[in-house]
Amino acid sequence: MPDSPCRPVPRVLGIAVPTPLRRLFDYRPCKEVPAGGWQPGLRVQVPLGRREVVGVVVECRDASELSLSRLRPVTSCLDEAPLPADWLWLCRFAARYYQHALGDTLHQAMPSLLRQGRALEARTRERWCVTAAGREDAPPSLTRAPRQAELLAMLRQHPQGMVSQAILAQSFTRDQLRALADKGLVVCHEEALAASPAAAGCGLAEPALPLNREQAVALAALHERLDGFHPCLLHGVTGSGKTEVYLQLIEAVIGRHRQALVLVPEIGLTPQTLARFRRRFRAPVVALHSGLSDHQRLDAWEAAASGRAPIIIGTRSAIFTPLARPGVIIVDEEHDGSYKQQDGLRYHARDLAVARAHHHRIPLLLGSATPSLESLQRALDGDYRHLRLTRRASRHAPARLELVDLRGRPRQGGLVAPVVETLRETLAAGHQVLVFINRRGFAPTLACHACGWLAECDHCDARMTLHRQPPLLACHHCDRRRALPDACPECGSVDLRPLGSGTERTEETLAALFPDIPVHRIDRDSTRRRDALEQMLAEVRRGEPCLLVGTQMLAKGHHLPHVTLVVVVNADAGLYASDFRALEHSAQLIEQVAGRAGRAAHPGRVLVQTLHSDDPHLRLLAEQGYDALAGQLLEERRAAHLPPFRFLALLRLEAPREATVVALGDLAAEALRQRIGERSLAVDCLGPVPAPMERRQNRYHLQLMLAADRRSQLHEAGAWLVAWLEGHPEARRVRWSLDIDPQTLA
DNA sequence: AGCACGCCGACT
DNA sequence: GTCGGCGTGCTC
Repeated sequence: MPDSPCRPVPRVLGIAVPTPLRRLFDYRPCKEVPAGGWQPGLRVQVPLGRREVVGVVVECRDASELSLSRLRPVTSCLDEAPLPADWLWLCRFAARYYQHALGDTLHQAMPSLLRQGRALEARTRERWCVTAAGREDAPPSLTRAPRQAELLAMLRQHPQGMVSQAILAQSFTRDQLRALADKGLVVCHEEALAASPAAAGCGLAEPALPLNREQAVALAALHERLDGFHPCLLHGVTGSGKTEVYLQLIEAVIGRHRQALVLVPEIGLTPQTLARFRRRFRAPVVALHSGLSDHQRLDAWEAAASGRAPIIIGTRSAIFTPLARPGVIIVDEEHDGSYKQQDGLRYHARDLAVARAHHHRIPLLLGSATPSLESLQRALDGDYRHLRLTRRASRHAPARLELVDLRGRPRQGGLVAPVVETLRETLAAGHQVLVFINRRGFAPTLACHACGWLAECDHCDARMTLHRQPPLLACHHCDRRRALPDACPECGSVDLRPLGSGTERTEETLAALFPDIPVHRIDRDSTRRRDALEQMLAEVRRGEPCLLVGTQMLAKGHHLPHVTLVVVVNADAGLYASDFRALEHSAQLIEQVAGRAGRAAHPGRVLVQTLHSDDPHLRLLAEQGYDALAGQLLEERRAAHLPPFRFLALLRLEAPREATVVALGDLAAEALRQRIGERSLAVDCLGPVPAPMERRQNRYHLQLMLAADRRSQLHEAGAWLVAWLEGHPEARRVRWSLDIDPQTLA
């Protein structure tokens, strides 16, 4: 791979272009040579077919498989300096590991403005100040422009001026600014963003919290190993103060003028989390989340790449942020499913974090109260240092789970009478209650009591969920919605009844049972509006008795100090599912919700309703906790030859017609098995079998599973399969993707 | 993925 | 007679 030694002007440039094709395209360099010579990482504009696209130079060579005369020249080079080498390395690693097209990988890993060919220069920003004329009061020209008058008034409060971003955040517009500038009342200066990270200062703004013995031991262990690749699992029960360990580790890292990259789950990057980081450090904290504009995203990227930003915190995709001076990578709640991208480049941010930390030779900290079995096994094997935090900050031991048998008992809104009674007592004592139910909507489906008809989606093999606000039937697997039928479409009976309970129904039942107590429902539907969740949580934190009803949105991360009772409405979802990870995920979720109970002054109780109160896994979780269950599950995985003791790749196939998918699936499996035989690979090929929900959005889904003890052999088989599919004409009518280390088999 | 070319149905 | 449906094929 002729990578670094680029002769002054190579004859051929191997360029990754944005297409799903898994190969480079060769071009000839253009006349103008970039300042630093041709190098990998330079963005170029190139002709591709009949259009012009932005590609990235990956190889500089003197020969091509095609004759040089057939190569088209690069149109222009877009960069003076190549994009960061660590970023390019990570993208190449990810493309290879996940068997994805490099062009596509690079494309999705760069900010959209870079994708569009915009320059990555030191960014500037606009600062608006009031002029001498603007300081005089009430210019008559503004009497009919109230917003401009307000804007002027606001700017008068800021003698040092305000940056555009802050002004626009107050819902003023650029037009209003421009109008004031035209009247000579305000003026705009371009200013360079601070060039040096040292300027920001790296001291603590808010003092560090005192550490307990375990935290201190963990932190000391981390401090000893700030140089070199040192992966570490910080395995600490909820409330044991993992975040404080992160913060003090980061302090040490930025004290050495290095950068910290912190990954958090999708719902973990709450304003509170961010505020806690920002309060602690005087250094700027750059947050990468879905709410950023293209400009802000590019700014953040540049700030990280230049080293201007010492602390970068973000969700899954933030793993692709370049770092000038990498010092540590922290993955909070490392077991969380949101780290796995479920389409396109199906990467796992935690796994890329491991690869990246290894490449940079820096420490890696994986934190969780409920570690994934993958990470736990590596800690047990000694590949990761295993640091434990067993003590909670509050003096109360973690609440034990109390199993409540659902069998033969009537339920209201999903809850049995003894649970309702405990709820009543808790509220009477002035505390808050959290009711966890992992189903949004009013009821999982609508049923006809006369003939047994169930409301099913026309496009999926799934029942439609009954909603009340607004009243309709919705399929949670596609976008389909239907009006509520007045009568059964099969038999005409009007005896249609909701079957089971979702968050809306439980909310309704609780509101009826406890008319004087506010009930807050927290799920995707109730928090669709921006800030709705934060407003609701702020209300809850005031501490008045209330009922919280919610899905896993409530289970993760939020600090709810006044909740002393947690109710899990139904623990059975993961117990007998076909997906081998269902039990692990279910246990993690229950343990996470249980962790919401009793974090402050009062001890907590956790009631877990189940139809299977004698299920051995559930009992183990209830009686001995997550770690004991995880140990047991690891033994079962080992016996069953499943991850983390074996490696998997899943080929997913889908097409509108079942016959098309099945035909290709059979062909691919046959071809692959033959290849496995020829190469004597120890790879099992299972299937093809229909996916768990065969029909989704009116498309048929099929899958082929590859399993191997050795990654290299799995990789070889996968690479061959992908190449076979790319070259096979039948495959063009089927959408397919290879999922390396699939997290779910659905 | 885009984007063309290409060959068959309902509209001005 | 054209606009347009998506099948097939290619992109250095």
